[in-house]
Amino acid sequence: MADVRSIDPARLPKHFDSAEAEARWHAAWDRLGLHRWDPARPREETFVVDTPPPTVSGSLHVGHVFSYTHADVLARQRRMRGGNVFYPMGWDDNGLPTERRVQNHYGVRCDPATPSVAELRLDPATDPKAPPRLLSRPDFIRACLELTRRDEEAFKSLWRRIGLSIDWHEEYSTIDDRCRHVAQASFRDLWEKGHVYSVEAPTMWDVDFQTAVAQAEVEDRPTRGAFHDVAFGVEGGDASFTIATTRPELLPACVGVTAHPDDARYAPLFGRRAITPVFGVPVPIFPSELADPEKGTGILMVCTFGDATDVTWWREQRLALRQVLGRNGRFVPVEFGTPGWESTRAEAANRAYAAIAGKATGGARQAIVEMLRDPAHAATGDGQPALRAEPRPIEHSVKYYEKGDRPLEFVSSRQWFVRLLDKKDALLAKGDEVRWHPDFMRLRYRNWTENLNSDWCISRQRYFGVPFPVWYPLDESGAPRHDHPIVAPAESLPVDPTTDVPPGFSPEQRDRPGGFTAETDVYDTWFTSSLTPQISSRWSLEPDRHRKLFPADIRPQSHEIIRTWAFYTIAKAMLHEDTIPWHHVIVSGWILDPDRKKMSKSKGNVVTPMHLLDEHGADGVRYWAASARLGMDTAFDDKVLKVGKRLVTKLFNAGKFVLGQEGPATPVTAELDRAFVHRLSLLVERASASFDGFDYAHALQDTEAFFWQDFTDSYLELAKGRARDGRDGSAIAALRLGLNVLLRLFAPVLPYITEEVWSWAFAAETGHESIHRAPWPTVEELRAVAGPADPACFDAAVACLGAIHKAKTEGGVSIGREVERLRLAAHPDALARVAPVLGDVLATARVAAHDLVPRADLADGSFEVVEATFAPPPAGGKDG
RNA sequence: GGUCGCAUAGCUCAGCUGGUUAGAGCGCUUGCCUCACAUGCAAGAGGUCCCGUGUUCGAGUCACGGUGCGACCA
Repeated sequence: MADVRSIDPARLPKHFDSAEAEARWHAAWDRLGLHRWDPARPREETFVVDTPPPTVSGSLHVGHVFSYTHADVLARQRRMRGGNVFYPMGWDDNGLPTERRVQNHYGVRCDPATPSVAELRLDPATDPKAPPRLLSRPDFIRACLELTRRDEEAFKSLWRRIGLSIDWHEEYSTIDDRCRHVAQASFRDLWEKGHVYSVEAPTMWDVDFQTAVAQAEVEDRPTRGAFHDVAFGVEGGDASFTIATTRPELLPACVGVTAHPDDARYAPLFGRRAITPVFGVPVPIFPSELADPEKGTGILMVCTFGDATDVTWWREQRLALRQVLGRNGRFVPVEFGTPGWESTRAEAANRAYAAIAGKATGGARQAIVEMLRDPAHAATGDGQPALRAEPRPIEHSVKYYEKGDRPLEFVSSRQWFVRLLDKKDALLAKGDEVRWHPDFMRLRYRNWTENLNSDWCISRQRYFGVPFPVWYPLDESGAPRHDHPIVAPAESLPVDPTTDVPPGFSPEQRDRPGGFTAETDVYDTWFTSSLTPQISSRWSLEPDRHRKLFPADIRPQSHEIIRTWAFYTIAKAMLHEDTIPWHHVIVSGWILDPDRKKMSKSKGNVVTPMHLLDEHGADGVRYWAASARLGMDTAFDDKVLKVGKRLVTKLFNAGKFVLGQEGPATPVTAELDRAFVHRLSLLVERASASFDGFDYAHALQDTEAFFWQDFTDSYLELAKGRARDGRDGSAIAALRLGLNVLLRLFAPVLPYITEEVWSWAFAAETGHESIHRAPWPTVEELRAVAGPADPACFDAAVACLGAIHKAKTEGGVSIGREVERLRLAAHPDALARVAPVLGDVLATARVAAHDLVPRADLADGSFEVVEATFAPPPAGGKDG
């Protein structure tokens, strides 16, 4: 019988060089086209990953490695199960983060009025304080494209280094033409179905970025403020009352006063008009359930616009609109005494307002408070100043744009919206059709959807983004007809309305009365990235392909973007095709620093991944990532990385030993070998079940424990002698089978070391050139080995060997020392159980002579060395 | 304020549908170069399973109420 293939361990390096192996296997995998999706295979065999497109302008950190590895482990396992894995990668490059990075990197600002430069050359900014260089819109966009391309390369090289099995033929960026096409087709579809509308309305506005933002991008931040008690007069009498406000600077924008209808203190005032101090403006006093009698003085002023409730009151009570804050967050010039700005003391009001015009909110607040301290500005006529007490500091929640530094303002402007508020129930139902892992994450989605309070604002007054495919006709006076937008025809997409011309018009008619004008806003980034499954499937472009790839199977992401990415993607799939975008959402936790604080650039506690890869190898880093269960936030711990690296080394060495044994290729017949294979099949069963539930972490944990304890520490030691000295075919075959199966179980997590060891012999032996295309182990394939007479003989052998080891350790001799005589005691049942494998145990322990003592008083399963005589240490030994 | 998650050895975590002396790895102590591996092997120390009440023959596990930490939503 021919010997099995083997390797010469002496020709292998002493240590596994991970960096060298990583580069080598990359090249091999590319050559084999290992990660290519096969469009010819049917949908049932396809496993579609809807990969998160990272924001490339952000910094690389271990959080990326963490969650992307989770998805990759699942993709690799599916590929081994025969799945035709579709695993694309996109880059989310458009939007504010990129603009901000370009602005800072080059020291530039976009100014649409600036002319373009013929040959633009930009160098990184050296002086952060220098005034920014102004760039035309096309030049600025070009700078954004250029820088994002470089950022994408940095991400891509990290992705490759950590071994993400992405099909790089399916790469996209959310600004490219195909994404523009899909995003604009999405808009068209929503337009035709009546799901989008544009309206001039108060919208949450960031005064620094000068753009509208959507509810999903808003966060509450605890902010220090102060209640200011301000006395108002009442028209036609000397009554007065005191409101409490945190925003006294909005006094000139006051349009009403309200208190709770049941509040007896203020009931007599309802229906009358209040007179504001300083500006002398008469405003209606009305009851409202929304006023909280417990808060402040229980009565408050309504302004244009202090917060979201002001907007509600403005709408419901049809109050006046007094927009004092401009888009840049500064007070715009207004004139009291003109229509809409009635005042009982217009002249004084205008003098007062002159002091705050042009100021930002902070400066204006100080100025107003000073005026309120002056009795001359009071509206009460009692000689007291309007400010009735010193401001009382409080801490309250204030809405900020998540990327912004100053509180959001409500500014009235024209914006496009996607109508969602009327579809909450349907959105909730769709969320329940999706399987969430872990399941409790569905509550995040529910919570968010139930609390949705505004339609989705999708227009941004920015530059680097996907444009709306929209123009407006201009009437004879040159005013745009916003109620009659021209939406680009489907066949013309993608379009840039600032350079393309709508059907029926000529280029000369741009911005001319009777002609047309472009919509210059761009989409909210999420409007495009909510289409990642459709971008990959090429919805609106290739219907056959779309059918094969949509809905996707899994959507990996982290939990803080459930309200944005997951929510919007579910909304889009529902609005376009009344379906869910994917069957499963796989939610990764966060990486926290060792003090359990979230890693963030501003805290300076971010761990960058490259040096980790150099130090522990990609497999070591992947091991760390795959050790964390889905949804669980994990403190960064380089101890786990070290454990991963050690596992890699152990696999290398175990592979070296097993494949270094030469012998005949015979079936597995020995009882111990069969018991081992049986045990292995239980592991395969468990690990496969874990993977079925996307629980890679438990699969890894079980496999690792088995590999280390059952395989290398126990079985390999017990079978070593027969394999090495006896060229025993059964032992060699079982060892090779064990290694073969364990390598495959580890392959999704540790792609490099498993491929390396696989290549030594199994690649040629099985015909699967790469382990990553080898079949995932099954219980069926292990049934080829006959089951053991008694599976429990394995545990008995381990316990028995353990007892002898213990005696050696306690005797202070090495494990390898020969035992001349051994008396071993155990329960008669245990002795019977160990009998068929006792030869292996005694050989491993190097026992020359022994006798057995049945003792019914010992617990079944435990072995005890009654007496042992150790041979003298071999000559030349260190302890001799 | 509402919702959710977490709380087990010094550290990081596993303990499934409740069942005998609660596990792993790291760290620590001791011993051992045994011809795959000292990035190793063996032995060992180390735990009021956050607190309280309840259900049960039996609770780390289930229920309720707290406490602490974190997140999400207001």
